[in-house]
Amino acid sequence: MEVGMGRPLADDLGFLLSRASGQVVRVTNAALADHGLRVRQYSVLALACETEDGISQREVAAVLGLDPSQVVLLVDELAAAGLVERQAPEGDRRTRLVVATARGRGVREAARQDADAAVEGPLGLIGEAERERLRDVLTRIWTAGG
Amino acid sequence: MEVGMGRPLADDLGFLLSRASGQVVRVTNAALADHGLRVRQYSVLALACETEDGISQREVAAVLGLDPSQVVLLVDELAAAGLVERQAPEGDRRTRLVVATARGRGVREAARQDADAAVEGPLGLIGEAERERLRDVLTRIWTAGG
DNA sequence: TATTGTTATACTCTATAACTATA
DNA sequence: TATAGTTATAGAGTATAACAATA
Repeated sequence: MEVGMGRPLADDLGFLLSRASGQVVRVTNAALADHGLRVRQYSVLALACETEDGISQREVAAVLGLDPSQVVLLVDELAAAGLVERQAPEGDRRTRLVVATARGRGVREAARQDADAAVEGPLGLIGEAERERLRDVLTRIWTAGG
Repeated sequence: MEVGMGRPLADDLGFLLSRASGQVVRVTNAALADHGLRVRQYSVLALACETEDGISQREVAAVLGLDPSQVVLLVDELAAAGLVERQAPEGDRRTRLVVATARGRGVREAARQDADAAVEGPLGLIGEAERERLRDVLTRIWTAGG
């Protein structure tokens, strides 16, 4: 009975996922450098820009899949650059809302354009229908959790 | 003229890719810890196991998307654990072939089983046909390059 | 007691440059 | 001159634990 090699690494979804992710993050970081951002900071800024009144650091951590202690440092940097502000909400004084400044919103849009353009390197050959399926699958993977 | 928010971060393929990747890498690392491995070491070992005569460090770097200098350290660790050996090929004395030991091949198979089981947490809801499509898309993203 | 944010620390991963030995 | 491997270093990302303020 022949003993095969088993499924090769090139068919391992975990491997393919992390390799493609590394690729995309790499080109995105290069594009964001012109705006003084990296993907993690950019993601926090993007979330802050999606609401008028701000988003709590805890929510940011949950959406991005980061530890809350990491979010503190990311918000510190964005705040130092004048792209977001920490504000206190009405009811709960434990919470700090991350609110995008006008300048932050401008930077987010400019950065988005450059990031989108850069990512067309790796994603250029993928059609829109396929991208939509990819979004769906990746969202379900995230939702399923660990 | 209404100024919208633009496409939200949750629809950004780069973001979704890195978040799902982080998720899968996290659970895989946890599973590999029982075997004294992490994903990067495991990937190098897996490649070495796919050939009888070994694979050059340069090839490993190219396939995994790592810098050759990182591969040196990964191979150092695997060799110290007795899972691979560096061997000199016939013709070119610059090249070092990474060859899996018998023990390395055993560990690779045991680790594969635990890693595959662990990754069913995030991937459990994805059917086989969809996984195949996902493999195809992720491979094309990699091939397209930066 | 539980939750939000914060500080601190250690470890892993990534990026770069410079060097050697062979070709 | 070019290629494979190696060494070294700095910076970014990840994982934990402990703590203060508030609920």
